[in-house]
Amino acid sequence: MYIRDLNGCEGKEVMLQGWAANKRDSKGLVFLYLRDGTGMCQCVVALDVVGEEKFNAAKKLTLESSFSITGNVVKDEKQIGGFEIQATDINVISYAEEFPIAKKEHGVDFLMDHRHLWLRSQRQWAIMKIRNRIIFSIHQFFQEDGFVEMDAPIFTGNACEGTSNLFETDYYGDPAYLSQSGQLYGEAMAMAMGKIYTFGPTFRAEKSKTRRHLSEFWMIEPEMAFFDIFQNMDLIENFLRRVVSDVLRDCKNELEIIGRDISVLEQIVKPFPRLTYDEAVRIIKGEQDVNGQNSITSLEDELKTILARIEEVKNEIAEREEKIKTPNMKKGEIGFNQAKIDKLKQEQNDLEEQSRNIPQWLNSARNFEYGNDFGGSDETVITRLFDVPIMVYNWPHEVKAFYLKRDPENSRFARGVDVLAPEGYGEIVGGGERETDENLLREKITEHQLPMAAFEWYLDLRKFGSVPHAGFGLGLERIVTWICKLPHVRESIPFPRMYGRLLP
RNA sequence: UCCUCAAUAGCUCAGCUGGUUAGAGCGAGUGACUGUUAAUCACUAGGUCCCUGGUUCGAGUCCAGGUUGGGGAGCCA
Repeated sequence: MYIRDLNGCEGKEVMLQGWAANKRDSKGLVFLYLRDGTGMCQCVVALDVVGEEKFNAAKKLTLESSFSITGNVVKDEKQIGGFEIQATDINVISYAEEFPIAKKEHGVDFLMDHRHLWLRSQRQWAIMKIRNRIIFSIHQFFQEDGFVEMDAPIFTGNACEGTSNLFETDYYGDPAYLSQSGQLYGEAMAMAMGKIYTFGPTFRAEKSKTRRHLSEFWMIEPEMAFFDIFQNMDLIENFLRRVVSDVLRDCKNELEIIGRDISVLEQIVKPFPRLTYDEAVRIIKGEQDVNGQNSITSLEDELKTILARIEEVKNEIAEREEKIKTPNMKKGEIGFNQAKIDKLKQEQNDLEEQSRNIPQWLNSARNFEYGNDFGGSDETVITRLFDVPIMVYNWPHEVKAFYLKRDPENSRFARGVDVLAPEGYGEIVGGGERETDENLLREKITEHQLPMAAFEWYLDLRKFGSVPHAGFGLGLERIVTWICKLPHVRESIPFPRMYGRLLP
């Protein structure tokens, strides 16, 4: 029996097993919060029902101890899940040692060191459930549309987009690299199957310490024969809409647990604006407004708001610190205020960090040089102005990957498209139409100083029935992070691998 | 690689311009309380103030170098 299935069992006796997520006791009564992976349920163990031996066993339960419990299901609207178990029997499976993660704020480093235990907390549980729903949605979307899932190799002999950022391993005495992208293999497979998608791990040795980067992440790369960039954009739009609507429909509870404002996600039914690179640059530089909003002035306003909020927070901290000092204050009230102060201090730190970053972003937006690729801050600056993802296409070909098709109407541009998630998130999808001209590809490979020999097989695809084709790649963790509005990608994957972290 | 912020109890943080014996809350332990949802009460046990060197009569506090971590740039999904 699982907590998820309690609905309809009112008045019946059931047996549940799980872990103690929380406990409170008083004389003759123990309240246990049971967590079983499907939900949470409060169980009440009463001395006069279960007898002294069982009662003492329940009373001794520590946080995260495992136990099974038998009892009657009682409806209680006040409880999470709406039910309560009134125990008739309890059996302890294993007493837990003192659980390191307490019911309070913790620092990031501490939580990451205890990731294997942190995953049990409600918020992490909700995120992982949403991640699972997104993964399922991705497969459903492509499978229902006739795509064939393909597994690209993880050991590769060639670098797809340059040799930096690769993890090198020893492959029977020769260097091999961990895959950075399955795309080139996807193109080969698309020529065999028509429409394919890869779903696998990707490795980038980027010494990045930002909220957007992982060294190991999961990437989905569809590739479609006979698609141009515009059909590609249509597909991306339908795809993202599908994923978001599935999550909205099936993960209401999880979204509520993490406090996601779903009204923003509900906007995703609207069409995604499609901007050319030229337009996007004008918006970033503040030369063109969006819905009456200007990138530069709105960011300046944001900075002012943040600075004002810092003052507010400081005042509240001072107020509460003063309050704690008043004589005869109840111990519990002191603790409550202390917890509030800790939280406010955390907020103050975050705000101060932002207030240091925003001037740099403003500077970089004002001085954006036409022809460059967008940086992380440029993406933030432009996507703050939108409430749906935007698609930026037709990039200067110099800044994009070698395999992107040159725009037939203007050879300065390549037919790449980046999808930038709203609310300041930035890039979640990168893709485009592929170059079909073998000679142009050879030129580009030389230009990028890539070893031609490693790409001969890829160039073969242009010799044997070459067709227009397009595709895109999306980072699973970035989608999860955006949909959940997480402050950092590290919470979007069970065991993040990033610069400086390999354990647990 | 660069910029920037930080490191004090198991955890989250105080510790002012250097000055006796290092502070709080949470958590833990013991006891009291029959309906709690991080707000009951009392008591108890917890410290190599990240490391190395320097300045000083005196360093948790100041300086230099290092280590580790946070955020950002570059690079990217």
